[in-house]
Amino acid sequence: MRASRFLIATLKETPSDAEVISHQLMLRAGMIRKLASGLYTWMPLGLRVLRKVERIIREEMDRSGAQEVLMPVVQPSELWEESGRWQQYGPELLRIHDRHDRSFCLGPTHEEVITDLIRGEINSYKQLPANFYQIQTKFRDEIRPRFGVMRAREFTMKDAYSFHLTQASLQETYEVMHGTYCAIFDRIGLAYRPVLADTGSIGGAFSHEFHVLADSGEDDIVFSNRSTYAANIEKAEAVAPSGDRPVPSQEMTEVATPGQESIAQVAEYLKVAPAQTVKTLIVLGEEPEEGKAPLIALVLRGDHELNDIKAEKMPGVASPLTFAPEERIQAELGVGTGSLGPVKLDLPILLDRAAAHLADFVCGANRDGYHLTGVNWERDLPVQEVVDLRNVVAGDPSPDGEGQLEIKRGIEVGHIFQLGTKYSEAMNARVLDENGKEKPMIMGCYGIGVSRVVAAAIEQNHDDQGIIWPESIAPFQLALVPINPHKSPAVAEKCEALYEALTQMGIEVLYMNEEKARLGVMLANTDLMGIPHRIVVGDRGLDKGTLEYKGRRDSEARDIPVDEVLDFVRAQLSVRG
RNA sequence: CGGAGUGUAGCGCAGCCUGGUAGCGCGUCUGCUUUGGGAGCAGAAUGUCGGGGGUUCGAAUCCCUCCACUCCGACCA
Repeated sequence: MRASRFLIATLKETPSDAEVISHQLMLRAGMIRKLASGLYTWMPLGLRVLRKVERIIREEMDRSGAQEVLMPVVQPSELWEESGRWQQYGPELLRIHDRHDRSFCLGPTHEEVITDLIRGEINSYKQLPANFYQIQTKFRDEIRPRFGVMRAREFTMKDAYSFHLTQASLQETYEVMHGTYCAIFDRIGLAYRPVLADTGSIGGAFSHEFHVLADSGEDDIVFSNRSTYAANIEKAEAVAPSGDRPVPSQEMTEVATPGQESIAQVAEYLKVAPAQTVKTLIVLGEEPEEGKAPLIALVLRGDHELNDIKAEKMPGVASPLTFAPEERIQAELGVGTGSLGPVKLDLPILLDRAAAHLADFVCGANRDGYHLTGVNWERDLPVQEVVDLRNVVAGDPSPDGEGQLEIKRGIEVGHIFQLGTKYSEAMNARVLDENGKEKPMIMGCYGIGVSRVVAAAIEQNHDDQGIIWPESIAPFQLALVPINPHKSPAVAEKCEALYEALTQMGIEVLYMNEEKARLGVMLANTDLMGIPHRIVVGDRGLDKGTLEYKGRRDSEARDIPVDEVLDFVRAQLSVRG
């Protein structure tokens, strides 16, 4: 590609509304432009990268035996009413009406459409298993789009849906998909981890997320330093402390703690470690038929953090998890949130495992401005139910018993689910089995955020000069930079010849052939755009019979004899590609 | 939706408090000089100051209202 015919839309300054590095660099390199909140145009440079990611995904999906389809973005409401999600899905589902006032939505995902399709096309167990995928635009009306294409409203996703007669068959395809995803992210060249995940609103039994490791990630992922255990923090089990609870050694005493409300304040005031205190959170229970939701107390160690997902899955606890309003606590319990405690608290109490293991702990006295010290379970108050409520922290034992947990930030780029029969039952997608009996198909679903992968790759691969593309998804493999070709016929001729030769070799070259372009500008641009290989051709070198080569990650350029350059480039590309 | 903020040239920003000729840097265009890592000089073009309403002799500036965007929180395959 000649730069003179290619839109190079680089920016020197960082647009002010870009927070994360990938968003900044995608704007600065001229890959994307914003149309409106959460809506982006892919410019020529960006689209080349997106297409490369798509190609790798497509090749690996095809290799796995999946078949490609393409379903509509606009979907009729009837299907969503059939699955029950027209009501379930919140405002994230963008609902629209056509000229006849019929209801449609922009597809945030395609379970309904594929299930509708397959129930009409597949009737026999002999046609199973089958796996269908598409690479499509999705629309989710995110509450808060941010980070550019990382969390956009409109984005490109690869989604696949598999259909099975038996759970064993689903398990088999699930494992194939797990392997396919690993192959995809390996080929792209990202540092990633498959982790155990919560299944979220899509439902289903079993699920893994694929995370690209990056400090800017929005998820905490947890893994063992000694085994292969890895999980989203939402899912990671906090195991009970080992050994017996220490025996009580103090008397329960009420102490005044004027103005001390937070755990940090109370711990500091009483000179105890936050880990020796207990915090009491009041949440709403599931509502009875009519009337007010009951209150439920959650008790955790002071230094621990509540895991919302775990809490809302507890029987009796309202989902989504909702904290009780301050006024209700004040009115019904007669105390503010700063002095709440489990002693003589007339509510059902769910007690976290770690908090249950404490002896001689500090908690609120249920009297404003007072706390209790030297409190002990069983002796001073009954233990009702001990459960896992907290987020794990670094250093916790791994749930598989091997090693300790570490926590890193991750960007979720893929998610695989075992859906079971949720959609096939709701939508009546059945096949006849060997005995002529109708059975609902068992389903799996498998997503990759294609556009998010592009951003994640940048988060993981950049430096002060700009993007550093992995070879596999670089928009161009090599930049060819002439110095003053308008003054030096030798330079101009050599570059033209090289451009022809390299292109003949099947190498994607960006030839910076713009007249009178300054060297510094061209180099800054090719660095910013992240092109992995660069050749600079100038008079000085040609006089010595050399060209200058530099890999994007190299600190120094090196001189290559002119007549060896094609072999040299071939070798560089095959070594690194 | 709650909290906080921003909207002035393609991009980054100043001007607003204290009303009176619309500004700076980068980019763009022209010419000359330069050219081995984001050039220099000279000149030029570019604005419904987010929209609407109001106050005023006069509004980018003050008031009301609507809109868009950003950040923090809740949400999320």
